[in-house]
Amino acid sequence: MAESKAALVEHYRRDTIQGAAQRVIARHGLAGASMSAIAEEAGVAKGTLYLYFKDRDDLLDRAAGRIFDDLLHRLGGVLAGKRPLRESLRELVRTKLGFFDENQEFLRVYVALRLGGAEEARRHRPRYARYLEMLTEYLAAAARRGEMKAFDPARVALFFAEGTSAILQRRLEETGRPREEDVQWIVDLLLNGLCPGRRS
Amino acid sequence: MAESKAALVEHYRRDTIQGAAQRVIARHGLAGASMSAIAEEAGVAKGTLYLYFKDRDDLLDRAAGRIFDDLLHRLGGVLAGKRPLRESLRELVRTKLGFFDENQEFLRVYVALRLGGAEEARRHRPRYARYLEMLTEYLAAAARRGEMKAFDPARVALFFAEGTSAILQRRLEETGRPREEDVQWIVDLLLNGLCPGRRS
Amino acid sequence: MAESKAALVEHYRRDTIQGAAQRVIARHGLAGASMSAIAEEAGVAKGTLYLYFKDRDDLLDRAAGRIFDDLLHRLGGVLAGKRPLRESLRELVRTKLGFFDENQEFLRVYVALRLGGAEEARRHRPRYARYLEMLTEYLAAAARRGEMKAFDPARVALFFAEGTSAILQRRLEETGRPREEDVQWIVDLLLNGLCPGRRS
Amino acid sequence: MAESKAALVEHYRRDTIQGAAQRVIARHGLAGASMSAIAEEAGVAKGTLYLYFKDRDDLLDRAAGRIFDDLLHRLGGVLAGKRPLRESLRELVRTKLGFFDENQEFLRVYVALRLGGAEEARRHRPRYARYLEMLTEYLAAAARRGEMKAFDPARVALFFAEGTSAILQRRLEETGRPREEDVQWIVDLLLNGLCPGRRS
DNA sequence: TATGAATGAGCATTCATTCAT
DNA sequence: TATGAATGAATGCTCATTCAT
Repeated sequence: MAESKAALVEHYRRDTIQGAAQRVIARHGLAGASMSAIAEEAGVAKGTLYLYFKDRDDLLDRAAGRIFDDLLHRLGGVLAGKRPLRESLRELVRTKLGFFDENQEFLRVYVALRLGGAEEARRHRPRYARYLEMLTEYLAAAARRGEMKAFDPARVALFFAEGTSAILQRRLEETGRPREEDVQWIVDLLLNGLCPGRRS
Repeated sequence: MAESKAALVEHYRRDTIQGAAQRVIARHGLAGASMSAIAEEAGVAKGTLYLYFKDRDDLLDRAAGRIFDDLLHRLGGVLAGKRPLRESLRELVRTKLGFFDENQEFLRVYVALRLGGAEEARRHRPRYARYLEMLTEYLAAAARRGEMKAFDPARVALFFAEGTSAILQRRLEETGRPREEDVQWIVDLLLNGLCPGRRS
Repeated sequence: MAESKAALVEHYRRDTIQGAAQRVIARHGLAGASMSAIAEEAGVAKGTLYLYFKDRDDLLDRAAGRIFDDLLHRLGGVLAGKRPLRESLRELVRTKLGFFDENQEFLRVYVALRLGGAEEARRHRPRYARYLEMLTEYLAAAARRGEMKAFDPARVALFFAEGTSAILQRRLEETGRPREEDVQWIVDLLLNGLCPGRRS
Repeated sequence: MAESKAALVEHYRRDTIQGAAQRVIARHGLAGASMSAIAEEAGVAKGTLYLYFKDRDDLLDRAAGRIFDDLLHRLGGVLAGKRPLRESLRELVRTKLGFFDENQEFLRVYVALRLGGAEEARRHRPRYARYLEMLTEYLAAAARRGEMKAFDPARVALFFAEGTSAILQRRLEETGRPREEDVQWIVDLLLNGLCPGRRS
């Protein structure tokens, strides 16, 4: 149990530092997140960072990854629901928008990542890819159920994910925009398209 | 005409350097594009860069800007055609995909820019914003003509632009994917949505 | 007292670096004093300089300022003595000459400053001006007491200060010249002039 | 005679460039006088400078030297007059002050030199030394004639020269100060000292 | 002879990383 | 375990100098 206590402390420290890193990334972007700033934000010495993380890349990677993991977990839950396409999509968009509306700071991290330097972006591709895979699989199933046309589900997933993220990011610059409004038109657009004369 | 020759050389040099800058940006991202690396890539001395560009910002801006300007010009031409929505969208996607299929290196720069560090991204936002404005205006007109539902055209423009860019980027990793195929489903998705039972 | 130890080390480091800076200034002049050279002279890395001084200006200012401040303090003490003109002048010259005889390295810095680049010189003018003001004020008082002719005291102060500094500088190139000898003739020249037939 | 013509052109060019250098030195100080600026001021290309001068040091040296040579020549003329001490000193100060009052730009060069970086200053010492030697010799003669007390003439010369130059420099910052006024008090101070009750 | 584009060593400054305490 | 002073490689930029024209 002494082990366990030490592990707990270790875990707590890592958490503290990752949180600090996220806030610094949110404020200054990935490239601008210096180890000094993170250490100060975490209230520890610069050297301490290297006790818990191999180097700057490692720390930033893990800090950035947490956000993806969390989001992924929630979205995975939605997709696992196996509900009809319209419901699932609606819930998916609602969850994604809600996730960031709840915590704008997280959105800034997410955006910093989406927009992060080419190098960093590449490193997080796997995580993002997993999300796309889940979405793709769901869409494929929907297509098999006849709820969706025979589009390439991987491509639709990508188109949808990026389009939604763009809206997400736009919402960051506005304030007070009702979330449900965006949920509605995105789903409507996706399901019925721009052409008039189709029921939502 | 002696003037003209000097001007030609000057233009050629600027081009060489901007090209080198684009390649470095493509490889290392905007933030990682150092003057040393660009000079080496261009096969000139560091100091030479400053004969043709005021400073790093200037060089990167112009190198990055070229791609936007060119693309913008082409897309602007399509939108100015005032053709029906379906035709315009099809041509728009076709032009955008074609633009980058023709020159994959440019796509890499474009992606590096879309994903560029927060700071740099901000600088190019105006250029991107202009594109979105043009697209927004076109969609608004289409809505007035009754060709499009009463979605917020600015939001649809953003969703469409980013969704398409994502596909663009994906195409970079594949090879030999027929362009027209992507053009078709994107337009179909956009106009008619995912739900089956609608004519394309 | 743990505090005190850190402060002591800090103070020692600053001192070491300022000393190194003074030696480099003495050798290469203000304009020629590069941070690299100072770091090497101080036996620390370049980066270390920036732990103790904001930037080059800050370091050079403080290194240069020390010498003025010290000298000023001593000369101020002499002038505050309010003794008769002859005594004060004698003590003034004696102090000034003594100050530099004691520490020739300081003299070299002082000279480098007097001869410093236009820009740098300007920065230290205020300090030098304060010294001249003190001297001017003293001479004005002497004039009011009838101990001095109605010369413009500011001009006499300047003439005297620069003339003396020139002698100072000359002494640097000689060795073993008795200080008192220079003190005597300078004061005699100043009080009674070159013309013979006047008592010293 | 073809030779002579070439030599004339050569001489003219050197002159043009030296003049330009003097003006740039006057404006930006010795350290701030860049080859680019001098070339532009002279209306020639940078490369041309190197046809007439070995390097930057050479050009700056010679440009700076001219001013000394000119002044020296004039002061030498005064001292060669072999007039009584009072007259000679008066004329000396008058000439020196006049020389610079006539051409303030020259004064700025002179000051830039007096205050020039340690390295540059050292290089002009010989020229300055020659002036001091002339003055010293004159004072020694005056002493032998009984017109001056037995001060070390070299030291008096130095003290006098630097004191006067300081006044010179101060005059640069004022305007409209009558020259003769400064001539009078300097000579009076030098000959009769500060103590009251002595005839001027 | 004259040019000025090109060079690259040098500068001040920053910051990820190390290590003696 | 935690510290933070110290490091030095790397950055953007300047400018004296060279050399093909």
